[in-house]
Amino acid sequence: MATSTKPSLDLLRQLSDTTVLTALIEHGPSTRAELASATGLSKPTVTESMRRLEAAGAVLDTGDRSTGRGRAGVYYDLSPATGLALAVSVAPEGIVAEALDVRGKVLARETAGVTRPAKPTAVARALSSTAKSALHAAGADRARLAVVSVADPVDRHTGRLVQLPDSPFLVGTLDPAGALAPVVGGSVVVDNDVNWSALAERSAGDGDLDDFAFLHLGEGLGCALVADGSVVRGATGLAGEVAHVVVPGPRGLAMACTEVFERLGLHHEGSTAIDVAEVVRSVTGRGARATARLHVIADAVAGVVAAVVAVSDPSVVVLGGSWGTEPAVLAAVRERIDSSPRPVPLRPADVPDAALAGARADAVARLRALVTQSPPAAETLR
Amino acid sequence: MATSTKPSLDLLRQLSDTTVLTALIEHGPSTRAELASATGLSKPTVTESMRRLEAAGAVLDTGDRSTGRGRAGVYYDLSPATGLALAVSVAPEGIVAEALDVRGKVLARETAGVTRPAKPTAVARALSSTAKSALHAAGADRARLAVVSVADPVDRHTGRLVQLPDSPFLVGTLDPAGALAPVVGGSVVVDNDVNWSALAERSAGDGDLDDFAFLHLGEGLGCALVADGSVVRGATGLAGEVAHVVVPGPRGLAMACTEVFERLGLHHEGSTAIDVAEVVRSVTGRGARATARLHVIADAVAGVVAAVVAVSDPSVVVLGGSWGTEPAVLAAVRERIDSSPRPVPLRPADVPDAALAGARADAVARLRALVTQSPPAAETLR
DNA sequence: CTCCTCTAGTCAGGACTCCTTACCAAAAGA
DNA sequence: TCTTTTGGTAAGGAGTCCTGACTAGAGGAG
Repeated sequence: MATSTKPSLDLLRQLSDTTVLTALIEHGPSTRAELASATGLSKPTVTESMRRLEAAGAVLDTGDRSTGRGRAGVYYDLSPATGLALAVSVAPEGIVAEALDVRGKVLARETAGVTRPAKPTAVARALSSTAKSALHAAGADRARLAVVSVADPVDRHTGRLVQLPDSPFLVGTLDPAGALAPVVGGSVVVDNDVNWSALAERSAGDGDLDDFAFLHLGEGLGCALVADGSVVRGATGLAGEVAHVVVPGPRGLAMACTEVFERLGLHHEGSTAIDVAEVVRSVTGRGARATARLHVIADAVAGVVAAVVAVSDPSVVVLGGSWGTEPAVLAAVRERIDSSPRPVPLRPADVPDAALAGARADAVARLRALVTQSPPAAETLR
Repeated sequence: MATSTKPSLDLLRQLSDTTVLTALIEHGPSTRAELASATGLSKPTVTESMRRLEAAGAVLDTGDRSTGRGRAGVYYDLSPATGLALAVSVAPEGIVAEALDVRGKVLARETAGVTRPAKPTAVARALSSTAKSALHAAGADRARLAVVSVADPVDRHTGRLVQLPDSPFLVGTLDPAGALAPVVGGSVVVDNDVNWSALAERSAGDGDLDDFAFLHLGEGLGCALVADGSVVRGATGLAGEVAHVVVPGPRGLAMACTEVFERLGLHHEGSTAIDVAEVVRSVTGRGARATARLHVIADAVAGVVAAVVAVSDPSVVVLGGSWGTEPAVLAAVRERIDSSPRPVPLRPADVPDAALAGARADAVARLRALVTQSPPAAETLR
């Protein structure tokens, strides 16, 4: 049973404050009268709450006195002490850091490249400095929290990267929380880019996307499962690491999915990273050999989809990643899935920069929760 | 964003009532003074709340005046209007219905057999009458809600059974909610026995069982996934229907798991139900042929485990079902899993009557929520 | 048997929160 | 300038919780 909050007048007052503050965040700069009608509270109650919030330093009089008809109201807005959140993406294409305010506005955005092979120390340095300049550009020293997307598996308890045999991108382990500690006052949330992408697809959807799977086909194979609206991360955070799922390979033999690509010679030299350019060439080619390859690849991908469907029963499987949205791949996989015992709709991903978008949404949501739930002045910037 | 509860004195009063009522449920018959110290509220506040609850018919003076030293207190307890919950299990072994009070006490228990093949109309009749007699034996006409465990896949939206090619138990579809409607006033929750079993294993565990899988090996193959403490049901409720997962079969060929059993001749005549007795004979036998069979079976089961591990990353896989707890099976599967790319701990299930236990726990939890959250008198028995 | 101790329950007063109603202040339009 | 419209404040009321003091009743010690 959850900790039953003991009823008291204190609790009631706190609830009023968070209600008013939430309305202010959603509504933008507002007068007391606007907040009263937005929250359903009475004007005197809102006035009392605003008095407390202003004393605590959470809100400010903007000085704005613009008006329609009638008396000009005093417009209040969040004070700068509300703080910022940081959303960061670490991928083979580079590092992107965004400074966000509590309304989700991107105040600043900085990027940096990474050289391959990516060494953890170099990445950590780049991560730290990119985040720092994004914050500076937004006029702040520190963020109150950060949400990080990385293109590798993440241990959900430590937040560090996990070194699997087929993690193609980073060599060695990286601790994003440690790298960001100097510029982040609060918590640092780290997760896999595929999981964030899935969440971005979910929010872009029609709202009925509560149970689905997102299959990422890029240099690596990854899958995110969304169950009842939230991402399934698993005991250690390795849910959806489907590279070793057993699929029907050439001549009907059972083999791990990666092995199929190995046998087709689609791996980069001496690595388990998939050669994306070569895959794209294969699946778009015309000759008999290209067609045969497409068949083998589609069998492998369909095998992964079938395993995911059997285990998690998604309403739809979204294909993303650098070659997951190739029409030829999609069509070939769909053909197999349609004639399987458990057909499932397939569709291509359609959110650009999905990983960062997902991380951004989560960062904003967390910052909001922090601002509205916690007593505003108790832990401002220091 | 969730619907923010508007703060008001009404809300505060309601919160007091549910706090007091929750304490009364957990603590058993109590005096006002005991409730005050249990909830942290003051004595006058508890008195006020009890006055409301008694007026609403939710609680009663028991008449008990037992005492230690000092003045004898008035002991209050829940009134009979609190109502009962029903937990029902529908399995090949028979139907079991239990009438439960809000504290989880089993007030009555009735059983009935089912004949094979199980026809939906006959099962529905037996279900209804068994539930009715359990309620009668507990002295009630109707239950406020029911939780049903069935040994077949369940559509999570309709609550009806789903007819899959390999549902071994029931023929045709069954609607437990319809069958129980005459004896249940409120909602009827229906789910797969494997899911309930998993929840039962979870509550029997050390409390750190938040992400694990339960693999049921019986006449059918089924799997339950628990992610972050709750069961993953999937879009339609078919998550964990792993009969068609592709596994390495004889001679390394990729095939669906059921097909392995088919080829070994372990299915009942003209059905896809596994012949459990024959499986047990196979895995406990001594000869070379028995050993070979054990190997093939273990490969298939290990293949399913590997797929589940890849997709959902459980902290442990619990093996249950009529032949899942066989030591020979466990040992052979464990040997394969230990040398796989993603080893995972395996252990046998150890909750007896797990499906019913899980349904029972959920029924009690739901009844509690109903009693404490909703205004007590608004929807009592009628 | 009487008095003392201990506990249950009630009463009175105070503090606080939210609400309704009324009133004042200020700005736009007639 | 007057009217209308809207923002903000003040006063009073209702309701909730709390503290502290008081009464009621039962068991035990002397």
